[in-house]
Amino acid sequence: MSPTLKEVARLAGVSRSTVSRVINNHPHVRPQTRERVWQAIRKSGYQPHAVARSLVTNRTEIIGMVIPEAVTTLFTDPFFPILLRGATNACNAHRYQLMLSLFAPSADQQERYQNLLGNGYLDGVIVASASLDDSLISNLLHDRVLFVSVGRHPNRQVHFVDVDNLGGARMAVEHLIHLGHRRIATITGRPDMAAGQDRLEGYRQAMQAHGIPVEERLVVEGDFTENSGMVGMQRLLSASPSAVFVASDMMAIGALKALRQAGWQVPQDIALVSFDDIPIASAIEPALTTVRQPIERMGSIAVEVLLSLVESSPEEEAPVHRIVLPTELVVRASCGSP
Amino acid sequence: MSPTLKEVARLAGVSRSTVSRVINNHPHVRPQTRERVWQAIRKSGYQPHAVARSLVTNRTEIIGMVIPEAVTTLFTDPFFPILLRGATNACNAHRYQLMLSLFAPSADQQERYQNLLGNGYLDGVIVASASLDDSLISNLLHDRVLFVSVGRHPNRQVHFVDVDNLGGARMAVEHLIHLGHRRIATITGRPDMAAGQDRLEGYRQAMQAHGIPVEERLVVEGDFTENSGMVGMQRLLSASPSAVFVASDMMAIGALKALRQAGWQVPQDIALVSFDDIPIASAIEPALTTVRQPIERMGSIAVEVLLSLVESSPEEEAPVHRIVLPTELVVRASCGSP
DNA sequence: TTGTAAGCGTTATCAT
DNA sequence: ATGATAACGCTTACAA
Repeated sequence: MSPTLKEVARLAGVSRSTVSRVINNHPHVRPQTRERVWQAIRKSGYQPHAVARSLVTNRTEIIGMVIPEAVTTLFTDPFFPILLRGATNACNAHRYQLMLSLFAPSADQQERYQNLLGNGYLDGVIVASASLDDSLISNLLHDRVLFVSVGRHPNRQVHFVDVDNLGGARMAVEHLIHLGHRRIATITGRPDMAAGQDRLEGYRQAMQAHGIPVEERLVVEGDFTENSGMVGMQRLLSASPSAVFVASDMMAIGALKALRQAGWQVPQDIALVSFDDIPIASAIEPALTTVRQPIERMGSIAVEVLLSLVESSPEEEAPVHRIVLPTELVVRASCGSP
Repeated sequence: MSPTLKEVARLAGVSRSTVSRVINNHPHVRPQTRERVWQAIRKSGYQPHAVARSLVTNRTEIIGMVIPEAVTTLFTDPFFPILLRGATNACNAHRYQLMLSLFAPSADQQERYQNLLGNGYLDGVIVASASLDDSLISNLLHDRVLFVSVGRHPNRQVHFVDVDNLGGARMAVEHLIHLGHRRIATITGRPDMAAGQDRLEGYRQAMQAHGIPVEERLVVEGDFTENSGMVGMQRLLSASPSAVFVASDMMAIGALKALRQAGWQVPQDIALVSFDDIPIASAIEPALTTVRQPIERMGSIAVEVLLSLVESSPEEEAPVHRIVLPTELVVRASCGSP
């Protein structure tokens, strides 16, 4: 077995407390002793046992990333990988570890929830893209678990990091309007998610701001997946819009497929603008005009906020963080800009 | 604070040991007592404290997924997300947790390695797509950490799960040969990774088996990224191959971009076959003919193997697992099959 | 400045 | 079948 404090103490000819002090950089240790202890540590290859330490400090330096499993299909969407990268980077910088949990709103959800959150292994949790009516958030609030949501949440006690979905969508649609389009359709995201709602609202606001009435058959519902984009576009064809705001790049890829099958050219016959700017958006033909959101930053900021909560004193009622990052329109070929 | 064993014991009028026995389903507890204890547990909302338990059992029921950071760019490639999904699903099924670590071969690598593996938080580790000359694997072996590699490793002590990269590549190239091609080029994967080497070897074997000499300027090196596919294709143009075996779908997407820019039509002017069958492969134009590998299964099998190691008795020298899953050619438009 | 000892919440051994 | 009690490896008063 690996050496313990006791071993090191023996080697250095001091007590365990002194070794502990050295390791935790406490003051009040004579430099000489400190040095002897370090030598013993190096010599023995001692490593503090994190589990034992956690038992007394009540901190594990592990945070969880919870992804509602309903959303698991979206793993084909680079959103999560990129978010994850941002989060792990921030964790690394703070020497925290990241535990990943896919969560199903299923039979054993309750048990897994208890198991994960109640067992004392996590100092806090990042909740990614929960459905707005997911009970997860209210459970976390009720159980006083420290957490940060990626994506806004209406409850005023919830700390969150989000991007300006509404503004981004409005910007995208206004771009189409400025290009002269008026029959502008939209394929929405999941209506139970904040991003889905906000992007739709951005569409409506842009239309309204320019006095263009929204024809309801120009609004079809998607769920962020490629397939829903294809199906949505097929349903839209008969309404013959001249442009479409698609609420995600993956759905835009599906929409392109439907358009090709129908023999429509993009952007000649119909203009497309979407949302996300995932890496593939610039690689396909035609390259997508899309709203770029800083996914990786959202991941790292979520972690930073969470750690600030974790490391603040227990009940010093910190202000609620509600952070909204800006988005940016990236103009490429699919919208037919000159 | 949440209730402890002591509380429950008091409530049920028994000792802590008895409560512990009930929780861990030990026999030799009178049904009557057992029932009383359960009532006390439910009443108090008691949850075992995993950290305390781990301290004595020496098991955390957490495993790590280590991804060498060099490979982090590949996060834009759906390979890792899908692998991750397979792994987390298997973990869920066994009530284990998954800890994610991106690992840089950088200045602090040594420290982070120590920190992660030495601190007693992990029962075992999955190593994903390590470079063959990464010191990580030898470190793990040296430190007797239980681990399973995703992707083969030459060391005979290493447990691994891989797919039949060689056979898949050979199949792909033979398909091109059967279509009548002889000037077949290849854009390789990273030569320091098993998948890169094996797919190249499969290409060579197929060519040789059909008596077609390999012209070395028809072999250009890539690194699995879309950009390297684009650059590789550009370099290949002057050699005017009639077909290309591209070692990954993401690179094929880059290659398509280069071909479009050069005004070549796929598959009319040049045929393309690639590897992976990531979701986007079927969504783009032209749909990619590609070798499908069971990524998600690889992830879950890796976990299953690891857990079997974790749960086997300490030194019962288990046989080394070297699992190779089959691949399958998915014929679509890009190869020009009739 | 350093050591002693209590405790963190479990499991496991040994009595009873 | 149940209860004391000693670990597990660490941190942290408190004493010296």
